[in-house]
Amino acid sequence: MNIYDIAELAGVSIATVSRVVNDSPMVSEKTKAKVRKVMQENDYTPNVFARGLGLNSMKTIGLICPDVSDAYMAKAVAFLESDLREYGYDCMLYCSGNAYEDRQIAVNTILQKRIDALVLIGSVYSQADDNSESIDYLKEAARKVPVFLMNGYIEDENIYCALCNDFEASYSAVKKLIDSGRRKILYLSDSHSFSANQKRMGYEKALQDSKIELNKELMIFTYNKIIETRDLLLSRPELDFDAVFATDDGLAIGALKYAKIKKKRVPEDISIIGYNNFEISISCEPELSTVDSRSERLCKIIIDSMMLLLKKKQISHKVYVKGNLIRRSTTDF
Amino acid sequence: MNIYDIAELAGVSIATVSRVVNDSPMVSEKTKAKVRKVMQENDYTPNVFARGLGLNSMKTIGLICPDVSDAYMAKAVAFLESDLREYGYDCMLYCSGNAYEDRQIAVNTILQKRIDALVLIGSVYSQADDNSESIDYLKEAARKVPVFLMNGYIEDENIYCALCNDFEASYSAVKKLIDSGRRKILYLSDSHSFSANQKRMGYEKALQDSKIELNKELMIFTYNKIIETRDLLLSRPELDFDAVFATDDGLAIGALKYAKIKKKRVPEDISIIGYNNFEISISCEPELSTVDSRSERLCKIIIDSMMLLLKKKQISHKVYVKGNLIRRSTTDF
DNA sequence: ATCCTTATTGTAAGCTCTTACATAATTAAG
DNA sequence: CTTAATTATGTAAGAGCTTACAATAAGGAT
Repeated sequence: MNIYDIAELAGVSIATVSRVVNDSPMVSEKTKAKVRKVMQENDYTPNVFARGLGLNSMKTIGLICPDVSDAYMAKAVAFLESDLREYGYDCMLYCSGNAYEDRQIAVNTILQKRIDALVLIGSVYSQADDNSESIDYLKEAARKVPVFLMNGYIEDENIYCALCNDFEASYSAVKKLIDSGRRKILYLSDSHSFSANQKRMGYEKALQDSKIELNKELMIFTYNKIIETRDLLLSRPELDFDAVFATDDGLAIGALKYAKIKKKRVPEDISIIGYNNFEISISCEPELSTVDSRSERLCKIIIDSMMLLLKKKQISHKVYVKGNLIRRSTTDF
Repeated sequence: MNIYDIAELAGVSIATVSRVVNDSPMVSEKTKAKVRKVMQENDYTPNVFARGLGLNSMKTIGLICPDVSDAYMAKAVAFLESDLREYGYDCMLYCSGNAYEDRQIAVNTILQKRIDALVLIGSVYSQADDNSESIDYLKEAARKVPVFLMNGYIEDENIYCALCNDFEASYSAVKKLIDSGRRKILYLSDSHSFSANQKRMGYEKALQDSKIELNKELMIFTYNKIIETRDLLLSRPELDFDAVFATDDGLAIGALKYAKIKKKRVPEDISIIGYNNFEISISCEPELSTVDSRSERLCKIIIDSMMLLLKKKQISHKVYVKGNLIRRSTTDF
């Protein structure tokens, strides 16, 4: 059942059917109704491939993230997807992993599907692989299709970025720890993403402003979440700290587990702050103080911008959102 | 840059270029090399829409789940996606929500994209809406495209199901609680999915086999996870139970929170078993005993089956996997 | 060298839509 | 009741690929 069949059955030309499908105002209501009826009766749906060929678009958006099973990204994907669907777009998902090369492959692979726009969630553009070439593939991609970064930053006006001001949020979180008397603050991170770097810089600046010397020993990189972090800390008994600032709730809970095992009281002996404010942060005991990184807000901004951009409207290409510290029971201020 | 340009530049016909793209054995190695070189130099990639039109396939698989931000589904999606990619398939994601009607819309919407196969993750076919019509749309879908259910069951040999034997796993988990002396076992569920029903039946059978009368009061349905469950329990002080069997780790943790607040000891006063064995189950204190529902194994089975099926091989249409009880610290056996 | 295979390449017809342009129908104006 | 302007419809040319079938080239056997 194709457009010809419908045209025949409705006694009109294929052009008219096509116009009805696309709800063109160039068709009289009478014929519209007639054609629609025939389409319904034969439950005809236009072939997306042919449509794609003609329009050079299939109304799908590419979503790339390192790993959907990470709570932060899962939530972002869930939100983006359902919001996009309201606008009639489908989502193509690509979990790229963290490696720079894989991200590049992901972008190039997904571009071949002629998506209408691309969203990269987290972890893009790490300072670690900071040779300017490492992002050329993205700048290139941005010339073909609108590219949005969620919590990533690239200095290019064709790349649209929505970010949490992680630097400031981290700065003020760490400052709070310091003000409550902590001096030996462990920094825990599992990423070298742009966002993670901002957090690190916030941490460093807060120490610096309080004249606390930076102790590289206390800045720890850990893969994965709870268990790995707990074990890593257990394996480093020389570490001496009275607070933890983690770039993710999972890591913070790892530290909490460590504290339990070491019979340290939380928050009395060790004060802990996590990041993201997801479900897991209230699963533990005591419940975790954490920074709400406003991921839903970021998603919303991205979708709104995208829809405007796809209508050829002008939009601003760098938007910041403010992170909020949520005080719960792993801190004593 | 299209196939004509490449043909021209390489001095061959478009048919030959097409054959090279599809790696047909009907082309000499010499011309293959020549054409490939030209394709590379002009970094040509075939237009997927035109390709789709010709082949009636775009090498994409549809993934439908109620909610990717649920840990179980996120993990499944992550696993399916990366595995499918290895086989050269992309994934179209649709988060349908739990309502039956929305699921139907999801299936029909995604089918229009002419996907090569469809996977429905969890929550399909609930006993609650058990009129046989409610799954007709799926049987219909299965006639157009291979349909796979992960933890869903439909009696139709064109619908391929991979499931955890939740009935038996639940039965034996609850039996363990009973054998350890528990008599008033709270059943907590947040779903009416096929899988959830199996768990309920396992629970009921275990009680029955031990001559414990079923107390409907102790079978509680709760929306969402930790907080809602905790609050629900707090709001029902009349409830008297010495154990909890939950169909999801989040609910179990909600019960754990409740116990903490009520100053009940776990597992001494209340013994708790969760379900799924995801990260969150070790985030709490004491760590949660839970049933490992082997979701990765299920995903693997689905992908393997799908690849065989797409090659027109015969595959079995119902496959079961065994769930395992993981003993941790919320139980005393 | 001739004829028959077999391996390789090309031609052209599809696949199903969109849309610029041409034409026909309708309405408004004079 | 014309004629012009407007609105609605149709025609046909793409869009970029696949593939059946035709044609040619190459290689062997005699």
